Amino acid sequence: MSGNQRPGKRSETRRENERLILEAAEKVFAEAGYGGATMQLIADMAGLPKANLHYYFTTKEELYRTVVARIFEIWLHAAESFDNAPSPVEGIGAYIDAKMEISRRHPFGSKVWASEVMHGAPVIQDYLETTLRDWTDGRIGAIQRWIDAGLMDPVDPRHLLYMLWATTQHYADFGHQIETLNGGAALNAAQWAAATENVKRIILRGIGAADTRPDFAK
Amino acid sequence: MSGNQRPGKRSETRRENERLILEAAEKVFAEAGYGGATMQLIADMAGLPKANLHYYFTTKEELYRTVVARIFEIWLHAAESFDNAPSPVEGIGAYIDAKMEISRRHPFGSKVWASEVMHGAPVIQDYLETTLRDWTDGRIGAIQRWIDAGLMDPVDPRHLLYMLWATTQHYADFGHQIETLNGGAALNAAQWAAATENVKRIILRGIGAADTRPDFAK
DNA sequence: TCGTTTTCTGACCGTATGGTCAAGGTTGAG
DNA sequence: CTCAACCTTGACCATACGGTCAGAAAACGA
Repeated sequence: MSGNQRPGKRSETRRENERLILEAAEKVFAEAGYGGATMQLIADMAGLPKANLHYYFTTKEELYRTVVARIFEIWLHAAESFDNAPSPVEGIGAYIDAKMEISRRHPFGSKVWASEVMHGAPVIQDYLETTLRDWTDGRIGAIQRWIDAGLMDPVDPRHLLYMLWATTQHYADFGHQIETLNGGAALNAAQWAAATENVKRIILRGIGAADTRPDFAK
Repeated sequence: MSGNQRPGKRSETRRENERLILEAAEKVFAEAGYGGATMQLIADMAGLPKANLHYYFTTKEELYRTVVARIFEIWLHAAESFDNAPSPVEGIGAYIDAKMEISRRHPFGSKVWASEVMHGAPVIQDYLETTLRDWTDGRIGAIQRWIDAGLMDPVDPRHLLYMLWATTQHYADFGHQIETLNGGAALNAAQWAAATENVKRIILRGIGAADTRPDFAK
């Protein structure tokens, strides 16, 4: 028991401070954009002096890259919901659930990602061309197999994926607009559930994958 | 006939330069964000000296406000497609057509709008609370009437609108990602048409508004 | 306690940016 | 031609920003 299995005060401090900084940075980058964000603002939000940020992250760009990489990890994790599903209802349904949950729990991350892509993906272009492309191709194959098996209509799998991304991420990226149209209040739990159900219902029915009962049976 | 019906060289110069500046500004704001955009960059892109920009637009913020206002005008115009439609297929179909066309022809404007909303709408909050809210409420009423008339399924009209916005604007805002997944090339005319058809098909079928023939009749 | 490593931070620096200004150029009416 | 209104622009300024650094402070092992 003599080994220091505990992280030790040293590295624990580092971990904790990096967490503080990354959390603050994610928020500031999301709300002000890369160009509008300042190290001072991030430092204030993290409750640390500016020079301390440069101790943990040499440059603003390195800090930004780390933030974006973290977001991509979350995205990849959600993407797994798609796998090993026997049918579109399960696979796409679970994927919508997962992505709506991310929009709800990580709105800042979603905005940073959107901003990054909108500005031409200067930092994560390689991710797009490798990981994202591979994942997309794989999912297109899975959807095509569902189509071939008659489990859903012959829609273009690629555009279906875009639709899934668009609809779910919209609730994070345009959250402010949605809040405003909701009387200035954030969506509550019931409203989030309703939103998720609506997305699932329209898309699954739209691709002919919903339950096959005709309307009058509902 | 003695009146100077022609704009005159004076105001024509003004109009032309303002157009040049606004066009360049829209592009730069879209690609770099408000914070990342510089007056120098906009000036270079417009082919004018920086000081000239400040002659026509006193501050960067005023220039930005003007850009955003112009985009909102375009948006409002497209919104008219919704009106006077007898059924969801015509109304929503035309709206999707119009919004997809905007995404194609004004991708920079769409990105500026997205960026503005993502950052909390510091400039157009009043638009959101007045014009947009009124328009939304009106459309919700129209959709509800279609539902009551049995022309479509009883989906939540509000979330349906969000879905329409999300799916169409996605093709502009995330155009870079789509291009990358398209092998690095922009969508061609056929691909744009396919995208539009897919969106219309899935959504209209998803809300039970597509033609009522059963699958086997297709 | 001592020496080493890691963490912290105020003060500082070079640069880029938004914005100003004064002087000069251009245009069109009378 | 003359004059006033409008347009153009290089040079300039104050500020804010990303980044640096020296040295203090804290943590740790021996």
